[in-house]
Amino acid sequence: MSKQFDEVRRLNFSKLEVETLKWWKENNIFEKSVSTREEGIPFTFYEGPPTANGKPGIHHVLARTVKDMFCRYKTLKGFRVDRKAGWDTHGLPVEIEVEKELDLEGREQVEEYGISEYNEKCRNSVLKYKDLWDKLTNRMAYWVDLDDPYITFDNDYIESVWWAFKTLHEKGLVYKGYKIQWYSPGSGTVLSSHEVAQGYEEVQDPSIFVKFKVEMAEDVYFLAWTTTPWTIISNMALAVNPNLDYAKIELSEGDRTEYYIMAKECIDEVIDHEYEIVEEYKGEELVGWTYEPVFDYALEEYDKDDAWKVVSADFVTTEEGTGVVHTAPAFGADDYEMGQEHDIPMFNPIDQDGKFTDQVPDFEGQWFKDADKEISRAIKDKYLMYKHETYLHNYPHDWRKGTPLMQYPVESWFIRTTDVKDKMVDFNKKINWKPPSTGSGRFGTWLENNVDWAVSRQRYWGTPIPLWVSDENPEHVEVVGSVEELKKKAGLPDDEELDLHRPHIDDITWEGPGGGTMRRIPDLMDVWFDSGSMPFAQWHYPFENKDKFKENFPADFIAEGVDQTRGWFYTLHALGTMLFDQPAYKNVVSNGLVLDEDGNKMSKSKGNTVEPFEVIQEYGADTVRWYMMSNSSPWENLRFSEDGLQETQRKFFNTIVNTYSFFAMYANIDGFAYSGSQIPVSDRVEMDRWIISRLNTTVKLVDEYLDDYEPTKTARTIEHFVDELSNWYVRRNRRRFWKEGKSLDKQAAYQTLYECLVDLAKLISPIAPFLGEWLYQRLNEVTEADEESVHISFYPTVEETAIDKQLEHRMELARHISSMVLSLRNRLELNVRQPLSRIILPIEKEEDRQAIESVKEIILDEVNVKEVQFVDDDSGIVHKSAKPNYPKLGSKLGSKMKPVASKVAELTTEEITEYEETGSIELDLGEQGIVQLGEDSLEIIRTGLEGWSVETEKGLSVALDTELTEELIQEGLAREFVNRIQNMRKEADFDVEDRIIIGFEGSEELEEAVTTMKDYIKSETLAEEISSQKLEVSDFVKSWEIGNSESTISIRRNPN
RNA sequence: GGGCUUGUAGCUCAGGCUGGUUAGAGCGCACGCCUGAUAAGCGUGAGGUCGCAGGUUCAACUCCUGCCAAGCCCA
Repeated sequence: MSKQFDEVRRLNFSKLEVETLKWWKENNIFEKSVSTREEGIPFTFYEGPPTANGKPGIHHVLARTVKDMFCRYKTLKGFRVDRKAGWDTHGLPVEIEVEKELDLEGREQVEEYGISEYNEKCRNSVLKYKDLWDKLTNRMAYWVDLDDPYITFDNDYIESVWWAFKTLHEKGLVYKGYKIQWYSPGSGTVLSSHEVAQGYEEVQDPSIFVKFKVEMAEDVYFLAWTTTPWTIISNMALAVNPNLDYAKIELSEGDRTEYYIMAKECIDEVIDHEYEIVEEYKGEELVGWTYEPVFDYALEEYDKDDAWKVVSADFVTTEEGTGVVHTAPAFGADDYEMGQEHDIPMFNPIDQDGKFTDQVPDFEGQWFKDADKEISRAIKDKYLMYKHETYLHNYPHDWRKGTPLMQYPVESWFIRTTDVKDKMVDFNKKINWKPPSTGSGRFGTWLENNVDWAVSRQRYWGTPIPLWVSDENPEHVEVVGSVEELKKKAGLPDDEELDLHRPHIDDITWEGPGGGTMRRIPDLMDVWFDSGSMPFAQWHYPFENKDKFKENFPADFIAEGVDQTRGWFYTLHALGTMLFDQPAYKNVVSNGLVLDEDGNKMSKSKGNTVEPFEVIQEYGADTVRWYMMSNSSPWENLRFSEDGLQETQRKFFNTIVNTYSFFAMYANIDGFAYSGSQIPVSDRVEMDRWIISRLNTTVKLVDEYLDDYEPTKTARTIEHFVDELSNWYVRRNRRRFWKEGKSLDKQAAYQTLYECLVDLAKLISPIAPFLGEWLYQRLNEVTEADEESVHISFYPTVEETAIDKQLEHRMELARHISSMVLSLRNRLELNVRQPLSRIILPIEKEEDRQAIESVKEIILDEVNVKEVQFVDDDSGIVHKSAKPNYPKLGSKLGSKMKPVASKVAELTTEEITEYEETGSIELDLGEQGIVQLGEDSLEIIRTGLEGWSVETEKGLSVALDTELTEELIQEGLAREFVNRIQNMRKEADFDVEDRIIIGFEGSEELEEAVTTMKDYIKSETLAEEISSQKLEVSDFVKSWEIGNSESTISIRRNPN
């Protein structure tokens, strides 16, 4: 006897998964899935490194499912998919955690604590939850090589990053400049945007309108607005929008007359006095005008010619202020940029503590914010204040100290990405973005508006910038590109072990060329530089693995959250472009957020987070994975709901399991093990050919969708197939499986279902690796026809010849007609056990008739009707109605479309028949004349049938003959009888194969029916004998109502 | 404030690029059916001013403009 298929009722998915994990591990399936593809073409995937100092959340399951499924798919397609895990270990978030832990506030305290110890804490903290992450990775079946991950704090990694930095420097892309940042003079530190965002408070600030006297003109002023009077001291320019309308207005008070220039639109809002417009300008006409500085402190440092002129800026609007914008390059990011653009210097008389320096003797020592009042007074005293109000707005403050922040110029190192902007834009067009809008929109616009990359950070835990400067001659800079180079420069022994982090690296110095000492600048690299370097740094390129890198650059595929657009996606792209003159990846999937059931963002404070381990434990990882992929595209936000998980499990997973168990049960009875030769598909029945066609269509579609990185279309296409397989193919074919004997037809049925199930296992395996494996194993362990695991098997090949679109269409027709008949039965309260004589279809076209003819048996069986009858139009019972062919007629008829439509709706059956015969018809529209319609103008629908119950849908009508003959009634009764017996067999717990003997007492009518239908009943119920009296010895007796009378049935199991 | 995305049935989502006249599916709900897949399965029905307001057009869920709401990134 051959091996038996494992018969299961219900699966405990979670338990199954844990067992599968064990089996994978024991048999090295992951390793084999790569090693068996040794000769295959590499498919390169880059893992965006997570930071392991926070716990993994449910959104990571989403992101990793996307990553995993495409890697598994490509493996099935024969590619070799190496996947190295990675850890992002540097950066501010790590430091913030450690500061919290150590209860440190600000730089001073950190330095007091000691950078060495502090960084040691960071190093230990950063992989705090690594075990938990590894556990999740493993449990959810995300296959990456966890044994050999890249870690950004490793010396090797850092060395590669240094190499990159040096290369950029050699290409002339590195320079020093200023970056205007939110700075807290209260704690003496630059704040990250995250910290800034935490400190917004509503405050009342001064709002002043200052007059800037135009040079070489009497009593003419530009009027500008600011809420930070202290920055007026550093005013170096005024900005106007070249496209706006400006006006010079005249104001008189007493004997004094003044002229103000401002945007026309702002005048009424700002000016409280009577005025008169005396001249108008376009903004561009004002550009280049010069004016007198309000304060002359800056003149100590700069010539009058260097600044104090009107410049043009597109961002100037008339929504606030005057349309003339006060510009202080030292204290605003826009201002600084404008200064750069127009070569206007900045004047920064404020020290790191937020106090005025001796560059401004009158306010020296004053806290910048406190100086607002006195500076305003000084402006007033100069008669340069038009008006002074207050203004309520949100202004950022130090989130710890509560002191106001200021925009402050910080010395920074930049990478001139603007030099390669065009190339980056160009390369971006070669990348396949999912969704495309993120690539063209969010990422594309970001590239178009590219500014140089400020890579330096004034922090402690990160990759030190390998840049040494001479303390004698700051112009002399040396960039170090490797450890070896560093040792050589500093005269260190070759075998000395170095820690490349601060503070150790800062101790390494050497003598500069013209005397002086070369010291490292204290700055660290932006952590994004770290992660963007992973394509080469993960291989310690170029110091090792040159081939490995070349083979794996660029990536075929990456996937991360959409929030990485300006993060990882960008730095990979920028570094790829600058270092290797190539885009760093070819396909990128950006996934959205995981929200809670109500569409709110998940956050710890709201308490609406979903614990990934819990849901996986409860529903199984596959369920979570499948649900996430099928519910909505990963780039949409996902509303995570447990109901959705349940539905996925019930609707999809259980259906698959059920279909398999159905197969297993009968295959075991018949000893089917696919040992015989394959029956050619063309020799199988219509139903088999149909599902095989559907299978191949599905395989083809899924292949296309996966190739196009469309997880949701993939999942839904498979779901649709599973529904068809279970709810149509299996349901309609059950009889073929339990029929006695071992006919060829039965073999064909087994083979067909087996083939569908094996391919299905492969199709689902990228998304549901466990269930795919389970199904595959259950089948393959009996037939032993394929590889050891589904994950090292190969994706099904499409048999184009097996795809028969006509057949698929016919079957759809069959399902459609069946559905209409069932709807009729439902309405007429004629249950399906009662056979009816015929359905009537008003179909004229011969090819349509033939199509239905070929699926006739399926329809008749499904709806329990004896015959299909087609009726001709001339039968006199067919009603027709017509609908205009809108797309064709609309463009021709234009405004006559509407009256034509209503005329067409009124056409009689006769008129339509005439049109069908002649191919043309005239419609009288009255005043609008007569319209002639030619062929293809109307769509004809055969609707009603005189005297019958009719159902019409999608242009198809069906009538049902409800007349009952004696024969039909008897057959109905027999069916009722069979139904009762089957229920009793089950209730008595008989085995499916048990033979029985039936005895019954009932009405004469029933007796007659049973006698007539004896053979039918016997074969349906596996009865050896039926007698119209109670059995003397029986296993089970029960009374029923059959038809309208009472009947008592007894059954007994026959020992043979 | 800017860029981008989203808004269709009670819920989760298709459709929309290329406008065409009963706007689809699943879940849930109601009713019914089936029963040798049975702690499954099938059918039918109710349920929608396609976010709002204009515009283009013979015709708009679809195209255009504006607005509202939610979200992400940035300022």
